[in-house]
Amino acid sequence: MPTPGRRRFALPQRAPVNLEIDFEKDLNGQQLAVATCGDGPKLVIAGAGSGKTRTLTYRVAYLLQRGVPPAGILLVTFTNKAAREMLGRVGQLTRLEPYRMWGGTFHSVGARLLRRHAELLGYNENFSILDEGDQRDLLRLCITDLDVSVERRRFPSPKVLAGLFSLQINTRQPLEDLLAERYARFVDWSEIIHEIAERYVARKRAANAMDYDDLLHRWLQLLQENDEVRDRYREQFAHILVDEYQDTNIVQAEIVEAMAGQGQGANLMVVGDDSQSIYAFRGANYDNILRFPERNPATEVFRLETNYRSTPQILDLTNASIQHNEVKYEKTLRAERTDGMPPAMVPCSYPQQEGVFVAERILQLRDEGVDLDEIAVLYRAHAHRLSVETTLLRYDIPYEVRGGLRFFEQAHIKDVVAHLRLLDNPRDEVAFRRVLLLQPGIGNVTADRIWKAIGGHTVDAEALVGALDEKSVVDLLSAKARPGWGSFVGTMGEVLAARADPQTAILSILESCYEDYVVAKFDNSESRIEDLQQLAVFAAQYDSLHGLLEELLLLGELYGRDVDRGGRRGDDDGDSAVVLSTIHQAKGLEWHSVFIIHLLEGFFPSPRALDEAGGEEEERRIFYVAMTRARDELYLSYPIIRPGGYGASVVQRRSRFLQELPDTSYETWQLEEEVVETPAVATASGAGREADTEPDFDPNVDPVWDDDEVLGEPWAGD
DNA sequence: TTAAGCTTTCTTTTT
DNA sequence: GAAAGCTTAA
Repeated sequence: MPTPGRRRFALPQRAPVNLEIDFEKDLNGQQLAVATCGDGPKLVIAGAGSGKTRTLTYRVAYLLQRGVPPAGILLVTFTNKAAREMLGRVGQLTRLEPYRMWGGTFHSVGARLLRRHAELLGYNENFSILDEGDQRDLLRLCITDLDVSVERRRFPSPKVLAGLFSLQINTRQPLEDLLAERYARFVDWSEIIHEIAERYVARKRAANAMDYDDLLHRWLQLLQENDEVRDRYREQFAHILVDEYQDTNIVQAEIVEAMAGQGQGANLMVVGDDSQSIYAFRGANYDNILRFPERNPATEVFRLETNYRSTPQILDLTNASIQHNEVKYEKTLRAERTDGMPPAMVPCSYPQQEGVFVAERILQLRDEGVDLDEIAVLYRAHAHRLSVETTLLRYDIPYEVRGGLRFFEQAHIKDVVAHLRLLDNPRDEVAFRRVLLLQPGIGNVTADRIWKAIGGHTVDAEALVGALDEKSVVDLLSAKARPGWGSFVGTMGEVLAARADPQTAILSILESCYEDYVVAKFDNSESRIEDLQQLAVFAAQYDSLHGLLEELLLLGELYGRDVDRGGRRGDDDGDSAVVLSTIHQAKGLEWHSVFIIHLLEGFFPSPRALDEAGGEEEERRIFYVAMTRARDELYLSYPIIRPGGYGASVVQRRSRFLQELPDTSYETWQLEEEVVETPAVATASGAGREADTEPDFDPNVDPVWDDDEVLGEPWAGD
């Protein structure tokens, strides 16, 4: 009997024949022009709430309909969530599985590409990705290595160095310039800093690891140094679409330009709103969007100027605010919706009162039928949320905090994941040391000795675990360190055995040593162990360590949600909860009602940002982003007295961004404190509420202050 | 050499 | 008001 041979069966990528999409009906004139435009570079200036996502989705559908294969489209968005959402919507619209499309953040697309071609850059395809914590750990090693002289008191911390190196890459500024401009106090250290930078790069390479910045600039390097690779992707990606272009940096701009090629054939469509550019601090370059037409000569510019989101009242206010910025594309956002209520300006006397106002108003809104999911409280910096958070807790209003420590960045998660990482990439020095230091009796010195003896040589997990067993290592150890070493070797053996099943792998780490460690080290050990069990459950959907790691580091929108969830879970509200979020994290989202709190001079704009060129304008854009999240109701509040840093209270002026608004564009709400016998809401915690939580504050003092009267007035402690 | 305890330094925003 | 880093004791 002849042995069966091979048969090739081609799966052609057919263009969908008839999608039955009525572009003209579904889109307005401006949107339609974008969705159906021809080839060449395009810049789309899309105002807030102008249906940008919708337009992009239809653009992709249009391309597919025109016969562009899914694999020929690259869609780069700011978050993975946005990418998934858009691909999902394209799928619905076209009734096709757009899974062959490439979509994601710059970092995730970069990682995917770099893994394919890692060897061209001297890496292995299983390179580790270092987050900021890992980056700091590695930098610290480089610093100790150099044995920086005794007067190291003023030497920049790993965190500062990381920021410096990151800016160096993302803004293309030489170290000297950056040092002179922003870190003048470290100029004397310039030489050593250079050396640390070199060592850091070398050590990353030795560890087969890339940090977030590497994913961008090595990607660009790959395209620049390998014409074949570049041409291959130029050919593959006939259309490149970039969302949120206002937040890209120089490296990212060059990447898309290199991928797209130059001139007429370069089908590069970038979409963004210059007024929403809020990431300059990490190297985003406002010029990318302003100068796109210059860099790409044949550019056609489109505008989306009809706002479908907000009431005319909110829009007037936001337009009035952004009007104070000089550098921008001129555009006029027209309101589509009918009249609503004027935005509210709410002066509060002290932070707790601001919290009470927000909470009381939220309860009213809920009574009016607004779902808690439709309400958000936004703030400039994370710390500003506290007064509101405590009040919501007290009022028993369910809320969800967005941001803060990401799930993955919590120490206990990183500890466990470091085990997996080490097996995925045995050269990963950061992971190796991290895991070793968990063991009792093993500290920096011993870890160092072990790493020098056996670290970094093996490329493959079995070989690594094999090497651990060698007698020569045990001889290096003090008696004190031996039990810890034994435990480490045992754990790694178990994890190796279970590596095809990440869930089992994680559980075995917990059982064999980490659970004990958590109990001994953290006082909130229960909740941490719970987290880890959740991680194990989450890991069950992956069949390789590698897949899980990639998800955690690059795709993870995973935050410690359940952990951060405060208040009682709503009974009748289901899981509905008010969102507390920084403005940056609220980008791209919208709510029925939005509270922007802590609008104080000295906080918003952030004083640090004001030192930078263009800082005030960037801060105003942040304010603009915050206000434009609101569909129907917008509340701008601020406490006039805030607790000073170390005990004393200070009187503060309201933010300049509020002062500059025309007073016809908002309504001022004057808070009056009433003495109420029964709490407005009957809740479990309500009884104790009045008694122990109201601060010492003279109720006879008029809570509404006039700015000029109080400016500069000292306020002695509380 | 480790680990606890004490001091010091922050706090802008995050893929 | 916390986390990181340094000092000191075991």
